[in-house]
Amino acid sequence: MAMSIGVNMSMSMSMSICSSRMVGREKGVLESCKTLRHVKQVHAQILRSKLDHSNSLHLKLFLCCCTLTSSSSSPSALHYALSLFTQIPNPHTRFSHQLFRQFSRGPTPEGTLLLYRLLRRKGTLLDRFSFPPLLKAVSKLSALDMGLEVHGLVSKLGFHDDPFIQTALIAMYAACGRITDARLVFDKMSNRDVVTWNIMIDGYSQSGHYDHVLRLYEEMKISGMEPDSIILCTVLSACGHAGNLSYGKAIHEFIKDNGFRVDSHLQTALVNMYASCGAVYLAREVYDQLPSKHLVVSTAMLSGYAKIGLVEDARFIFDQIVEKDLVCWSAMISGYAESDQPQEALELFNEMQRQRIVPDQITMLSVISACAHVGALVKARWVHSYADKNGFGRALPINNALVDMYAKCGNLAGAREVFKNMPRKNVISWSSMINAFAIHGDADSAIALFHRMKVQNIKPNAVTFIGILYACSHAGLVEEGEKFFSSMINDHDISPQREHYGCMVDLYCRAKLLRKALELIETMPFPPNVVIWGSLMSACQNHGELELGEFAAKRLLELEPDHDGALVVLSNIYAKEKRWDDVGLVRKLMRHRGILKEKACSRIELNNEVHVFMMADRYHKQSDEIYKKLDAIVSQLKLVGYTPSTSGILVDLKEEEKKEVVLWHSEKLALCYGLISERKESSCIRIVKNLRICEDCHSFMKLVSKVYRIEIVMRDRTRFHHFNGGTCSCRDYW
DNA sequence: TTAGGGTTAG
Repeated sequence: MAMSIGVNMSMSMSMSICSSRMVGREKGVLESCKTLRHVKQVHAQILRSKLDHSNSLHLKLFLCCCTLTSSSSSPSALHYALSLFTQIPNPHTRFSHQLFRQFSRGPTPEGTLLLYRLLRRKGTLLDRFSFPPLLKAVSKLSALDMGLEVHGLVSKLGFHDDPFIQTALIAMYAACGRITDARLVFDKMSNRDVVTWNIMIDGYSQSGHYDHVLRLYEEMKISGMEPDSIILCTVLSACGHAGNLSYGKAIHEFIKDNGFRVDSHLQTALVNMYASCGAVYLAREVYDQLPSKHLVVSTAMLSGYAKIGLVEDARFIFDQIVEKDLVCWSAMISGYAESDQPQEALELFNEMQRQRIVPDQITMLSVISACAHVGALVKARWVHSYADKNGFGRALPINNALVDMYAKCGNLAGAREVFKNMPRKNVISWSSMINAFAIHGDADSAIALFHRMKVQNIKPNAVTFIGILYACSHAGLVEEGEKFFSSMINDHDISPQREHYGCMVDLYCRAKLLRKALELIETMPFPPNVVIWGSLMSACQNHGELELGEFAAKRLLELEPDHDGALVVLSNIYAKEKRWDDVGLVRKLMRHRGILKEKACSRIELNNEVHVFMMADRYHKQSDEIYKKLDAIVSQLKLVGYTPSTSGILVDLKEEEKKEVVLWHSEKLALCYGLISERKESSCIRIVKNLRICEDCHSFMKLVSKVYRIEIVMRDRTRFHHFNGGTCSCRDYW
C-alpha cells in the first residue's frame, strides 16, 4: 500500500516534470511565432496535449497575440488575445498592465482604448501599472472624455498619489489642451522627479505658454532639481518658438559651463533654437563645430536656411546628406514651396518619387501648398488625384490644404467641391473656404459662410477674421468690415493682432478713406510695421495722395531702408510731381545699395507645362508669333475704343514709348501665348502674376474677354480677377 | 520623457 502510494507519487512527480518541460518548450515555440495562424496552431497543440493550462502559458499566448497586434495592427490578433484573456480561469489584475504595455507599443493607440473598454465591460480590475500606458494612448488621441473617465477611475481605485500615474495624467491633460488641469495635478504632487518637471514644462511649450516654460524651469532649479539634457532640449525648443534668443544663448552657456555632454538631441535643439530665433549664422556656428553631421541635425540646419529664404544654402546642405530620409526630402520640398520657388518644390517631389521614397501626409501637405503657390491647376488636379489614390484623401489637413490649393489656382468651384465633400471639418476648413471666397472677391458668400459656421457651433478664430476682413476690404464693404472688427473683440473675445489692424487699414485705404487709415495707424496698440505702411503707401500712390504717400514711404524706409517697393513708390511719387532731381537721388541710392526692383512676371500653365514671361520678354521660342498676335489684338481692340493708358508708367519716356512699354507687360504676353496655343484642358485662360495688375492691363483683359469671347482668370499679388464678357469679378475695385 | 519636415493669414 505504502509502495503503491510511493509509485503513484513518483509517477505524478514525473508527469509534472514532463508537463513543465513541455510548457517551457511551447513557450519557446510561441516566442518565435510571427503570424496569428502560427499562434493558433500552437494553441491547438497545447489543448490537444491536455497540458496543464497554467496562467503563465496563457499569459505567454496572450503577449504573443498582443505583440502581433502591435506590430501588424491586426484586429484579429487583438480579438484572439482578448478571447484568451477571458479564458484565464482566474483573471488576475497583474495581467492587465502586461497587456496595456504591449498595446501601447503598437502603432495605433486605438487598440489600447479598445482593450480598456473590453476589460471594463468584463469588470476586470486594472492594476496601477496599467494606467501610464493607457493614459499615453489617451494622450496620443487627445481623447479628453476618455482621459477624464480614466482619471475618475484612478481616484476610485486610490491610485491618485502614484507619481507615475500623476505624471501620465499631466501629459494627458497637456495633450488634450487642458494645461490648467495638468498644472493642478502637478501642484498636488509631493514627489516630482525630473521626468515630471519635463512633462509639465513641455506641456507649457506645446500649448504656446512660453513664459510659463521659463518660469517653471527657473522654479525647478530653485527647488534643487538638476536639469538633464532632455529638459534642456525642451527649454531650447520653447526659446526657439518664442524667438527668445537671449534666454536660448543663456542655456547654451549653461550647457558649456556645466560640462554637459552635447548629444545629438542637444546639438539639434541648439541648431534649431538659433535658426528659429533668426540667428541662422549662430546655428551654422554650432553646426560647423560638430565633428560629424548626422541626418537630423543637417535637416534642422537646412530647414533653418529654407525658412529665411536662403534656399540655395539649404540645397547645399541637402545635397551633402548621403542617406536622405523622408523628413529631409519634405523639409527641402517645403523650403522651396515657402520661398516662392514652387516649381522647384514640385520638381524635387518628382525626383523623390524617382528614388522610390514614399511620401507621407506632411510631404503631401508641402506639395499641395507648392501647387497653391504656383497656381497651376492641371498640376493641382494631378496632386489631388495622387493624394486620393495613395490613401490621403480623407485626412482633414489634406482636405484643408486642397480647399486652399484650388482657390489659389483660380478654381473656386473645385475648392467648394472639396469643402462640400469633406468627411469632417474644423475651423481651418471653414477659414480656408471663407478666404477662398475672399480672394475671389465674393464677399457675400464669405460672409454667408461665416454665419453658417457659427450656426454649426464652430468657433471662429483670429485667422477666420483675417479672411472676413479681407473679403470686406476687397469688396469695399467699409461698414460691414467695421462691424466684424468690433464683433471680433466684443462677441468673440479675440483681441485683434497687428494683422487685423492691417486689414482695417487696407479696408480704409482701398475705400480712399486715407485719413481714417492714418488715424487708425496712429491709435492702434502696435507700432505699425512694413506691411501697414506699405498698404497706406500703395493706396496713396493709386489715389494720387502724393504728400501722404511720401510720408508713408519714408516711415516704411525707416523700418527697412532697403525696401525695394518703398523706394520705387517714392521715386514714382517724385516722378508724378516732376521732381526729377529727387527721382535721380532715389535711383542712385538704389544702384549704390544694389537694390533691384522686383521684376514683374506672369505665368501661364498650358497642357501641363508652366510658361513664364517677363516684361518685354523675347526669350520664348514662339516670341515672334506672340508679338504678332499682340499687334493683331491691339488693332482689333482699338476698333472698340481701346487706347493704351500710360498713367501707370512713371519713367521719363515720350508718350509713344510709354504706349509701347505698357503693351509689353508680362500678363499681356502670357495672354497672347494662351490665345495662339491649343488649349487641351480648358477653354479658359489662367494667368498668375507676381505683382498687382495695372489699370491698362485690367481694361485690356476685360475687352479681350468680350471681343474674343473667352474667360480669363488672373491671380495677381493679392486676389483673383475673373474676366468674362467685358467685365471683371472685382467690379473694378482692387 | 528625448530631436529634424506640415494645412487657413501675414
